[in-house]
Amino acid sequence: MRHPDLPVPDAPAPPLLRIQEVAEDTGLTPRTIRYYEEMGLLAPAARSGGAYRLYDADDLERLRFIRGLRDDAGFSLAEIRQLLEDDEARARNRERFHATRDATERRALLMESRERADRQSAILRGKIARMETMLAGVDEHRARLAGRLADLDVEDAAEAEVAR
Amino acid sequence: MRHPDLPVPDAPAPPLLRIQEVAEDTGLTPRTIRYYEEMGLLAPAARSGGAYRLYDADDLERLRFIRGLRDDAGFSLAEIRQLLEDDEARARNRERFHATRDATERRALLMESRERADRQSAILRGKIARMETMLAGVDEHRARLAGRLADLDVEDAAEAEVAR
DNA sequence: CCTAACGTTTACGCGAACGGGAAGGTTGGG
DNA sequence: CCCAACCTTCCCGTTCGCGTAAACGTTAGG
Repeated sequence: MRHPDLPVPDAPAPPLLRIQEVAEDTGLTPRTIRYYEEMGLLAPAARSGGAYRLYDADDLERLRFIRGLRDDAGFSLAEIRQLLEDDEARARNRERFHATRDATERRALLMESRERADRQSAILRGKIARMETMLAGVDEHRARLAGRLADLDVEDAAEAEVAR
Repeated sequence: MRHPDLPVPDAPAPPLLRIQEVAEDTGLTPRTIRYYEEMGLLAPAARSGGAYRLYDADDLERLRFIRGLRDDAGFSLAEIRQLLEDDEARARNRERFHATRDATERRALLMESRERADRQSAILRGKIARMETMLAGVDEHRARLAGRLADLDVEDAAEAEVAR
């Protein structure tokens, strides 16, 4: 049986990074990170005495995910927010999860989270499928070119035959 | 042996469409189509007496391809132009292709075209690969959720055991 | 020939996604 | 305590990808 969440006596406080560090680690700019916060995509884990933004490892992961959705998948920030609002709901649910001992409610919350993850997965799969359709078109085009190249060889051979 | 490019006496002139028709067929707007022309993405097949833009079937295919690159792959118009400039070079080469009877040059032009198609294919494959990496991350997350759900069942069983 | 429907160019406008600078507060080493 | 480096908010500027309206030309039917 497990011993969940027993904090180790001197758990090394997870290092909190300032915005410039985060920018370099994620390949974004400080301006962009603040803009994403303004757009409701992420909130920094903490503030230093009400001033500097401080980010933890989860924030970095989240920012890298956002960047992937933006650069690789080509989603708009609005679409990304839709996808991430689900995650925020999950975070809120997590608090409720730890606040209750009712197993039935716990299971319900977890299953809700899994359904959200399912939806995210389905959206990505759909986009990948459409891209593969496009790729198939391009590859078909390649095949036609290869075919014409083959025809050309045949014609050459035939003409060589006639000339003989 | 084949009889290439002997024009049938009364080949039914391929119907040329005006911009509104094209817009409806492709799911774009006339404004967008003109904008794409302005950006150098495509030129209409013809003009009616120096006025109306007239499009042929190839233009429609090209526009649908552009739309796919934009919506499905999330490419910017600048990136799309890069991909299509290759196609335009292909079109120019095609004229040269029909202008020469030299088999060696013909083969060289065809192979050049195939290389361009190869590059397009590679770019799409690369983007798909990155998206699949993201998808794997999401699915792994789903798996963790499923695992916690299983743990929860185990804990429930254990507590039930203790209470007995 | 007239006209309604459709097209043309030109130009200004707009939301998204930041860039960049001004003016001032925070942090940390010497 | 001081100062350089970093951060804050506020705000204006820019590029992309079109939307929209004005003013004018083209086409096709009656």
